[in-house]
Amino acid sequence: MLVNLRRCASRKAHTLVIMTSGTGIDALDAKLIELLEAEPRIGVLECARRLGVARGTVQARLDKLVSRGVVRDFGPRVDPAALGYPVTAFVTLELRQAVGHQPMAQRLAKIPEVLEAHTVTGAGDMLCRIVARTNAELQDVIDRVLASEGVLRATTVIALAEQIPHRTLPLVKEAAS
Amino acid sequence: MLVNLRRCASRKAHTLVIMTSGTGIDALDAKLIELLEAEPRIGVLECARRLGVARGTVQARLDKLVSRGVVRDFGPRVDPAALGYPVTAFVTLELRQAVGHQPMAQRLAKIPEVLEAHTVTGAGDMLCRIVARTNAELQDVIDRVLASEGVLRATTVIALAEQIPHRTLPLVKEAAS
DNA sequence: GCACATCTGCGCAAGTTGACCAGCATTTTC
DNA sequence: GAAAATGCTGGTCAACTTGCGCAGATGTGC
Repeated sequence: MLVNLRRCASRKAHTLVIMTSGTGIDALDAKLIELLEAEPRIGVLECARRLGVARGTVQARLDKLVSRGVVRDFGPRVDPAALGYPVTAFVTLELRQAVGHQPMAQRLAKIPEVLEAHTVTGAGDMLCRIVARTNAELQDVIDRVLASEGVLRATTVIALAEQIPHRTLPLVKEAAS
Repeated sequence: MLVNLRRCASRKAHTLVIMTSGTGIDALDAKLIELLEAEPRIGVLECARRLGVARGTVQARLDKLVSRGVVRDFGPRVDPAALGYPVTAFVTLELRQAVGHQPMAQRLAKIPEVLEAHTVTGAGDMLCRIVARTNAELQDVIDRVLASEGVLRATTVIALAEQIPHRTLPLVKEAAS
C-alpha cells in the first residue's frame, strides 16, 4: 500500500520530462510537497491517487522540482536532541580581518557540534548554530571554536526553547501563487 | 534496483522490533544514517547489502531510530532560495514582558517567511530565521513582524553566505561512540 | 544453564516502480 | 490559421522491493 517517493526523486528519464527551468511553483507542486511533508512514506502512486492526477504527472513534477533544486533531497532529518545533544546555541563570531571566511569555515566544519554557519552583516562576522550535550560541554565547544585561528570574540546566545521548528511548508504554499 | 526507505520508517511491527529506549547511537546506526544521507534513494534492501547485514536488521534499526525520535522523518528538504526567496536574515526580537512567548510564537507562525523561531537568553528574547524575495521585501516582512503585538524592537542581521549548510552527519558520527 | 535480546536467512503474496506508448488538450511559434 | 511543442492521461509490462512470519544461530547477563 505504501510507496517510495525518494526513488522517483532521481529518475533518469521519463516520457514526461519537463525542462521548465523557470522559477516559480505551481499549485500542484505545492500540494505535492505538502503531501510529502505530511506523509513522507507514501509513494508516487499514492500521491497520484490523492492529488487526482496521473502517476506520470507526479513523477514528472517531482523530477522537475528536484532538478530545479527546489527539493534538495529526501534525506533523514536527524534530531540532535534525541541524539543526546539537547543544548542549542547561536554563536556570533568576530573575526580578525586578515583571515578569510573560507578558511574559517573550513576550521569550523571540523567541529561536529557546529551544525550551521553563515557570514552575516552587522557587528559580528559569522553566525553559527552549535549544539552540545550539556551547558558545560557547550563551553567546551565554544572554547574549541575560540581556539581556531582568527577568532577574536564569540558572543553566545543559548536557545531555551524551539518556538517554531524549522519549517518551509507555509513558504511553499505562499510561493504557489 | 532502487528501494524506498521512507516506507520502512514506519513499519508497524516486525519480528525484530527493538524497544531499547536508551539513548545513544550504535556504529551501525551511524553508518545507516550516513548511507541514507548520502544516497536517500536507496532502500532497505540496498542498505542491507551495502552494510553487509540482514534486511531485517536494517529495518529494525530504522524503526528504532524513528521511534526513538533520532530520525524525525524523511520529508523533502525544500530550498527557500530555489523557491524564490534568496534573502535570509536572523532577527532578534525584544518583547514586552507582558506578552508570553507562546502567543508571540503563534503570531509569528502566521508569517510564512518566518522559518524558525527560538526563545533565547541574552538581551533579546527571540531569535527568528526569516527569508524574503529581496532586501526590500525583507523590510516588509520585518514590518509585519513588528506589527505583531508585543514586539518592542527587532535587530536584523542579514546572512550574506551560507558557509556551512545545515548538517548533522558529523554529529551522528561523533555520537556513535 | 537458562532466559532474553539481536541478528540471520529463507519464503511468499502483494504492491510499487521504471519505462514506453498513443491519444488529446493547450499553448507557442511560424 | 496551421504546425509544432508542451504537458497530462491512462494503459501495459517485467523486475524489484516491501511487509510479514518463522526457525535457527549468536551473544550477554543473572
